[in-house]
Amino acid sequence: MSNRIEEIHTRLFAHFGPQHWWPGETPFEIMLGAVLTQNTSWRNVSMVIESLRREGLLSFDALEALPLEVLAEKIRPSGYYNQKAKRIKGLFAAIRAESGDLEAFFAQSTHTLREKLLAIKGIGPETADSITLYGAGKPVFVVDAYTYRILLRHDLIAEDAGYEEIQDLFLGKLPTDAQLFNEYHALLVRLAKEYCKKTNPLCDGCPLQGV
DNA sequence: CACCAGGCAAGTA
DNA sequence: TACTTGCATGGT
Repeated sequence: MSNRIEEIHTRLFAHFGPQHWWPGETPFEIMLGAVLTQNTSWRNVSMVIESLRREGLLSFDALEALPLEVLAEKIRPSGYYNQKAKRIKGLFAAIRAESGDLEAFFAQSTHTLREKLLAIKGIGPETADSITLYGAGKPVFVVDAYTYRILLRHDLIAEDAGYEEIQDLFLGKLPTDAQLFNEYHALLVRLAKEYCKKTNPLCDGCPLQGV
């Protein structure tokens, strides 16, 4: 195998198979979920998404029309609800001002889209990249707490490694392919949830033993 | 009861 | 620049 980054993907794919990931049915839903899941379990986010769907509020136009205080109450189970309500409003406003609608906003180049997202208050690197990859379908690699933990355990990064540094590790050693980045990140999440838990540093049964 | 979960920005020195 | 703190819910 030519490098450990590819080796890890090969092993994970052989062990877990394709993940067909990001739990979300539309680009808008994925974008919303990306903000709601900041430092929050997907279980909590899912409660919010499903309740919004039941109420017919799961669309750009519907959520945009809600007053800030009402939006905050609607997303309450996802935690940090006052902060996230403001972030969602800011995101919507930036998209309207920049492109008018979500489809046009997502039609920008990968780099431009990422930069436009990062300029929005409340959208940091992970959220921007999640939206860019899973929402817009463009090839960026998403780095999250799981990615960091797994790479650290396998001594592929330093403890103080920054976001871009970790991202460049993947971008530099893999072909630029949105489908590949999508699956790879999903596989890392799967691995972390099943084997590489914060409280289980020994990683018993981990399919990456010896990599 | 303590700790965790697919972050981010603002405040402090 | 480098570190610390606030934000908040639901599950285990």
